Amino acid sequence: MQQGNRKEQIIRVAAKLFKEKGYSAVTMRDLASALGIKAASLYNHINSKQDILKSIIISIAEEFTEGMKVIQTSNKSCIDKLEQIIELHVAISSQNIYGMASLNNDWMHMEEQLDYYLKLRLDYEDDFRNIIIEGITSKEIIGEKPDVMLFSILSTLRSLYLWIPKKEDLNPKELALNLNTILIYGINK
Amino acid sequence: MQQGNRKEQIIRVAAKLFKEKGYSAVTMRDLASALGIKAASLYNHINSKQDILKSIIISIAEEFTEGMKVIQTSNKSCIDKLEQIIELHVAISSQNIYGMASLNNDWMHMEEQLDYYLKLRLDYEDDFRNIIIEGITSKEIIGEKPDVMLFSILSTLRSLYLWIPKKEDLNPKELALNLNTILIYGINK
DNA sequence: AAACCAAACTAACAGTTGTTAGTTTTTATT
DNA sequence: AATAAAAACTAACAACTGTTAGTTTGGTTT
Repeated sequence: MQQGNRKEQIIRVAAKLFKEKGYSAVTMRDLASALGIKAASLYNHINSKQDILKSIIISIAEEFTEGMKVIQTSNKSCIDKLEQIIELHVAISSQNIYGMASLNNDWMHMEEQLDYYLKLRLDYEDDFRNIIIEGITSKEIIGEKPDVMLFSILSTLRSLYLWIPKKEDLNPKELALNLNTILIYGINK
Repeated sequence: MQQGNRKEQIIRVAAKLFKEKGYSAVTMRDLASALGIKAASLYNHINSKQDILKSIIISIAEEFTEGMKVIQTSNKSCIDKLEQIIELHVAISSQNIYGMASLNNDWMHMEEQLDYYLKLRLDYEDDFRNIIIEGITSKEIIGEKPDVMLFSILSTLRSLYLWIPKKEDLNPKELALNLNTILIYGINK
């Protein structure tokens, strides 16, 4: 056990498998054999397959929620807040590549905690949208389509987990800076 | 049968279910009951579950490939080519909301045709990247990170299927125009 | 009326699923 | 060395999986 207890290790390996095949296609026997044990042994550490998924998704979703609250209450310009949001996504995605896949693709397989997750996500999007609207109102930002802006920026940020692994020598700070330039200032000369 | 034959109807309904739960979580009994028949009856029309997935994904992937070839060989500026790519994604995504979900999330469950799909996708990304690089070279586009630009724009375009359904009164032409403004020119004042 | 055929059905298969119960082995503590 | 606790094991379960075989239904053509 390199770090953390066995339960955390199981969740980490599960997240990796979930990213490769999706939650439904990963069996408890797959997970066990990736850990070098039998499926039944998993249940000494975890309650259920669903519980693993819940742990992965909820912990990341709450990280985003907490990050957004800090950004929201900071007295910065809207452009600066957007930059902070980009940094938040880069930071969380870099440190949780596998978990981000479940967050994006497997959330619908949670059962008890589904409503809670959906509320966190909706609130996050609302906070994000309000920052954009505020920026338009104060004329920091141009354009009259906050929803399209939100969709565009958030789509890019939510896909980070797919691209970060391909760039091995990646400096998160630098990536955040590059993304900030492209997302805020565009690519036109 | 409202339109098309039964096989096409089965594939259409399957795509819808795949979008909601993912390929692996949809059983042939789920699909059958969505069509008001028994699972065994499906096999009068289709060969296998995997074959349904293949039909959904390959047809859309080939649409993108063909669209890219047309754009590539047109004698337009790079900025205009990018605009055409955006229009291509909006058009295909609007007309195939459910299939786009499988294309994005379930491609790894294809078996025989997986390599073919991966080649189409890689070629598409290469063509896209070359258009961006060409634009940088000819100084139509600013910025020295074509990969980050490609990632950012393509992430947005690949997520369209998630957002289009939320906007009922959506004019594809208008959406393409808005996206073009935001993706090319950014949001900064 | 007879024959035909597409498309539904029932029944079943062999394999896989998440999970439990009970047992043995390993590790840590006294 | 003895004991307690943690973590592995085997065996099995009931339900579900994609799919096949063989049969029945209902509409269309001869």
